[in-house]
This record gives sequence, structure tokens and C-alpha cells, in this order.
Amino acid sequence: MTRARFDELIHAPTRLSIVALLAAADLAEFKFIRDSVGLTDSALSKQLTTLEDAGYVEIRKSFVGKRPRTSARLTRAGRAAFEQHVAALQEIVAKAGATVLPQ
Amino acid sequence: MTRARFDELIHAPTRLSIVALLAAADLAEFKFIRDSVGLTDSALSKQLTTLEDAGYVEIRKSFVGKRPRTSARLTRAGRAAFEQHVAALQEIVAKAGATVLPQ
DNA sequence: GACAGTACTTTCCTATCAGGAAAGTACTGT
DNA sequence: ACAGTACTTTCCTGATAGGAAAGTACTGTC
Repeated sequence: MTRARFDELIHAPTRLSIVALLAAADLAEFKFIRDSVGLTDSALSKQLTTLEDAGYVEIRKSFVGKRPRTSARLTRAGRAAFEQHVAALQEIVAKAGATVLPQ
Repeated sequence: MTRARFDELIHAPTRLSIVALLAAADLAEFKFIRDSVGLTDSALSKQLTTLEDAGYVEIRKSFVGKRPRTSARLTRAGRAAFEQHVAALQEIVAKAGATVLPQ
């Protein structure tokens, strides 16, 4: 069972979207994330750096043909932090009459 | 079924705690909330005002003997907003492999 | 009657943070 | 040479949170 730990870094709305997206998508491209969460390039770049600095996200630079392509994926720590945060939300919310269950 | 609507006002960590507490407790006293969420008087007072201004919380001033006592409770709108926000969290999180279910 | 105490509320201030715009980097393609 | 792609970094602004302290309005005590 994943223990509950509220994570302010993950909780922030845009980062929650990003992390949940990465948790679902495994590996996601910069533009796909940007469009999914509705940010500008600069804003997403900074959020990804924040997540990378926290050790939650790994940034992969590769080439598609000759064009650079940046992708992101959750690290093991990032996935654990996300799961723990969801568990923390569950604890908060469960008392109020709803449940957050890991599948 | 409650429709999903992400609510930034409710999402902020301390207000999420306050609203979830009120959703569970029905009517809660100032000091109880303050100690539960770990805020100073001033910080809690401001958060309650914010929630009241949003129409999510009703502040009740009463007397216990001669001493003033402030209590808070969710309004119907506040409860609905909380439930919709939980549903929005479910939508975000569900894609990632977990579920938020209303009970 | 002055002063301490209770129960908050409001004001003041600081620190943080988020996001857009614009400029910068590095390379590709015409 | 110049435009374009794909970001990254810098600059700036606006919003917010929270503590400290002062303010308000009573109550209770010496």
C-alpha cells in the first residue's frame, strides 16, 4: 500500500495535470503536454525543469530526423510521489464522504 | 451525478483542508478548524472570509454564555463546488490509473 | 475604574510563484 | 543570408499566502 504524503509541488493545478498526464502516457512529447495542459512554451519549459529538479521527471532529448524533440516521463520517484499524493487526497476527501481508490 | 468542475479556490491546500473538514463536520468552530489545519488566527480568518465571499461558507456568530463563538459551515453551493472539484480530480487522476469515487 | 484576557479581524509587510512576452541558443532548410 | 523549428532563459507583472502586530468589542478581576 502506498503511504499518503501530500506533495505541494505536485498539487499545484498545472503540475498536477502534467504529472497525471505523464502517469497515464508514460512518455509524452513537449508539444503534446503543452497543448494538453494549455501552457505557453516558456511556462511548460519552466514547469518541466521544476519537476526535473525535484527528481520527478526525466527529460529526454532526442532527434526525429534532424529535428530536436523533447519528451518527458515520470521517474520512479515521480510516480511514487504522485501515488502518495493521490493517497493523501484520499485521506482528506474520504472524511468528507468520498473515496479515492487506487485501481 | 455531480458534474466535474475544477475549482482553484477549493484546490489550494489549506482551503481544501478547510472545505473537506467542513464537509465532514457540518458545523465547526473557529479554533477547531484553526488547530486542525494548523493556521494562525489571522490566516484562518482571511481564508474563511475568502470562502464566505465565494458563497461557499456561512459564518455563524453566536454566544456561548457571554463569550463570542464563530463557527463555519458549508453552504449548499460550497458542498456542490467541493463535490464537483472532487469529481474533477477524479477525471484528472482516473486517466493515470486511480479513481476518485463519490461514495 | 484600570488592566488583563478572550475572540477574532484587519492592516502591513514579505516571500513565493505562476505565467506571458521577448530574447537567446542551436541547428535546419531554402 | 534569412526564415523557421524547438525549445530555454530572462524580465517583468500580478496574485496570493501567511505571520506579526494592531485594532475592536466585550468580559472578568483586583
